Amino acid sequence: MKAQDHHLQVPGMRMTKQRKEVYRTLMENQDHPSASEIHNLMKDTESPMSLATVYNCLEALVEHGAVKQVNIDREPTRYCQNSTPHAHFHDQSTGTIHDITFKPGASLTDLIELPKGTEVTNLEISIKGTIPS
Amino acid sequence: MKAQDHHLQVPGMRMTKQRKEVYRTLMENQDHPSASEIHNLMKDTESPMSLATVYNCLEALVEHGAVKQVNIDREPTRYCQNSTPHAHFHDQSTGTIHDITFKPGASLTDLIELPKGTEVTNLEISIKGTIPS
DNA sequence: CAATAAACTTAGAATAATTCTAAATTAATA
DNA sequence: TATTAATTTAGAATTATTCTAAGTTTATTG
Repeated sequence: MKAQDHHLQVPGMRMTKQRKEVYRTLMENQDHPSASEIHNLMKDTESPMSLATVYNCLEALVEHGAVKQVNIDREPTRYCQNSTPHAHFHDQSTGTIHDITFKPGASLTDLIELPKGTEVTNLEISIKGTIPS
Repeated sequence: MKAQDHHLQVPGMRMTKQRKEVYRTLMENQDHPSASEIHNLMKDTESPMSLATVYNCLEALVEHGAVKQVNIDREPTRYCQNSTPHAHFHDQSTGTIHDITFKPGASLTDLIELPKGTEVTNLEISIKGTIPS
C-alpha cells in the first residue's frame, strides 16, 4: 500500500468521510501522532471533526487492522499508519518513535515458545533508548 | 533471586519500609497487579499506605530495574516482580498476563537490526491473544 | 421510492489512572 | 546535634479516554 493511497477499502468497515480523513491525516503525518494531535491537524482543514469522532475512527481503523496503536508507558496512545509487522523504537532523547521492520524471515517464535494452539491477535514490541543521530 | 527474598538491596536506591513492603506484596502476588490493586492488598495489613506512596515506590523500583511495568493498551499499568528479560502474553479470554521467558540464547537482534551505537534501555514485548487452557 | 432500521457523528459530561502540591516525617550528613 | 536531603502523605488537579443521548447519515426492506 503506498502512502498516497488514501482510498483505502477495509473489508467489513464502512469507509465514511470522517474515517477516510483521519486515515489520510495519519498517512500525511507519519510521526505517530496522538488522537488529539490528529484532531488538531484537522482543525483548520475543510473537514474538522469532533475529538470523539477521531477516537471512534481510530478505533475502527485499529480494529480492522489498517492502523496500529503505539503504547508507550502512560503517554497518550499514538497511532501508526504502518500496518505491516514492525517494532517501535522510542528515542528518549528526542521523543520520536521510529518504525523498525523485522529482518526478513524473522518470527516471534525465534525469541519465545508458545504453547500449541495459542492464537496471537496482536504483537507489540517497544524498545526504549537512544539512537545516534 | 528467590521469591522469598524480600530483603532486596538495590544499588543506589534507599530501601525504605514502604518500598520493601510494596516489593514484598508484589512478590506475593505474581499476577501482575496494578498500583491500586497493590494498594488494596496492603489495606488490611500492618503497613497500609497512601496510594501516592505505592506509585512512588513502584516508580523507584522500576527505575532501579527491580520491577517491570506492563503496559497493555490503555489498561492501568500493571507491575511485574520478574526482573529478568521476558515477554508478556495477555490472554484476552481471561484477562490474565503470563510471563514468557526468552528461548536460551535468543536476542532482540534476531528479529530486528539496530543502527550501530544504539542504546537500548528497555524492551517490552506484549502479545495479545488466547492460550488453550 | 418511501419507510424503517442500523450505523455513525457530535458536544459535552463523566470517568479514572496518574501526577502534583505542600506539609509533615524520616533518614543521612556535617 | 543541627542541617540538609529524601520520602511519605492526603487530597486536589490533570488529562487521556470513554460515555451519553440526541441528531445525522447511510443502508435496507417492503
